Amino acid sequence: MAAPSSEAERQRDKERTRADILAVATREFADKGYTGARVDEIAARTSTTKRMIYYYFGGKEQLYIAVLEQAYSALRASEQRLDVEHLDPEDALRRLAALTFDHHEANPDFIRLVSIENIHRAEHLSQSEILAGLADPALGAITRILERGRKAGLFREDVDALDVHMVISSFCVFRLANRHTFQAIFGRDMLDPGRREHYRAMLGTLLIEYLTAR
Amino acid sequence: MAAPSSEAERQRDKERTRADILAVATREFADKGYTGARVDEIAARTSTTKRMIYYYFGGKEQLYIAVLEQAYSALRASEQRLDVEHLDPEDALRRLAALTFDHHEANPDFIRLVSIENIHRAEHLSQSEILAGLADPALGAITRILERGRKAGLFREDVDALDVHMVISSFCVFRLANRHTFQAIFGRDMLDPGRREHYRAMLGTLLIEYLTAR
DNA sequence: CGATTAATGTACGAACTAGTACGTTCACGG
DNA sequence: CCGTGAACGTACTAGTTCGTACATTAATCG
Repeated sequence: MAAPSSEAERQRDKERTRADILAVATREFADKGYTGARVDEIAARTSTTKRMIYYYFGGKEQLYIAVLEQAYSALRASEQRLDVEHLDPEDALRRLAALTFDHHEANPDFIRLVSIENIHRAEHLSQSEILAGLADPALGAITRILERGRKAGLFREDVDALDVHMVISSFCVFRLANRHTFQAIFGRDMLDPGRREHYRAMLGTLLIEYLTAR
Repeated sequence: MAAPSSEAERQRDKERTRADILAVATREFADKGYTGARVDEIAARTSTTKRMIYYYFGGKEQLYIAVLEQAYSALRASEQRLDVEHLDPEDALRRLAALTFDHHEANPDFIRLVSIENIHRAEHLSQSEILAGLADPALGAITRILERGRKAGLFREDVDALDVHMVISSFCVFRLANRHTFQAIFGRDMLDPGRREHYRAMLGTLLIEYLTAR
């Protein structure tokens, strides 16, 4: 039994402990918000103790920043895999919008973290050296699609990639982020599976009709 | 000096004290969130004491619910004043979208309260007997515009008033609610006065092009 | 004008919460 | 196989925060 180094039976594992804390913290922060989250609660749901949170991360705020960094990095990684360059501009945009739609729906915790961070005026996000100013891969894709569409004389000229990204994001984010008050007031669940396809297609058409308007 | 009843020189004034607390609480909750808001802080900025918060509202949670009720009521009152029935369907919708756009921009605190309430899964909003299920006047207006537009053969049939309301809201809400992370990541301030008219017009065109698509 | 009640102010407590001092155990190199 | 430092656990503290007991003052009505 020389070196169990990278094996699973290790009892002390820096990486494992860190990852465990981070995963639990992500759920707690997304669930309760930054102020509402409890360090003791995170520790309790971890297989380790509160001492380790301070040992590895330094404090509640730094742990929260680490959670944000990991969440954004995961999103970027997933976006980098989207491949729409081979499609014609219209289909490419429809595809990209649908993928964003799916991605948001599959990651409600991320949306909640973004909402929470906005309530705090992005003061933690701005502190992160990793994230501040790190460009979004989706934006590059939109830029290239718009360029191709304009060259082909299909798309209007008075909108840039960020504008398009904003329309897509607002639609997808609103559907998840404001679901609860919307449901409470209008009685409609925007996440109802029966209406999913309607909304998914609607976003694509909304964009295309706007961009290709006479 | 018989009865100074409804005069301003009164020292003890139920209405005045209540309204004062509510106004200060609105700012504190919108600023810090429900969990982040401090009852002592609200009391300190009031012209009265913490004792009065408990005397008039009962507790932190009930005060927060009262804040929500007042904020929503103010919105409804303002929406009820919008008059677009005399315009043709296209102009009416453009007008309504622009007014919603303006209204959101003018009430950032309300947007923040809604975001905060959604983080809490609308658990407080649902508790309010006044608000739960109270319909939005804007929705009635949209319903009538769509009806007229369809009768005139202008608008598509596969969208209802709530869908349209959702597109308008998501655009206007996102611009304010997600301003900070958007700014931190993309470096663009969605509230920049120089881009205001662009966005305002964009929303109207987005809706019309979609609704009038061939 | 005296008494009753509504409205207000002060001081305090019990529970919670982020963070830490201090002690312990395990892995690994020599 | 032993010493050293990294990884981990326990118990505690200082400060905060919601809520309340108790005292007090102003309005109102008979």
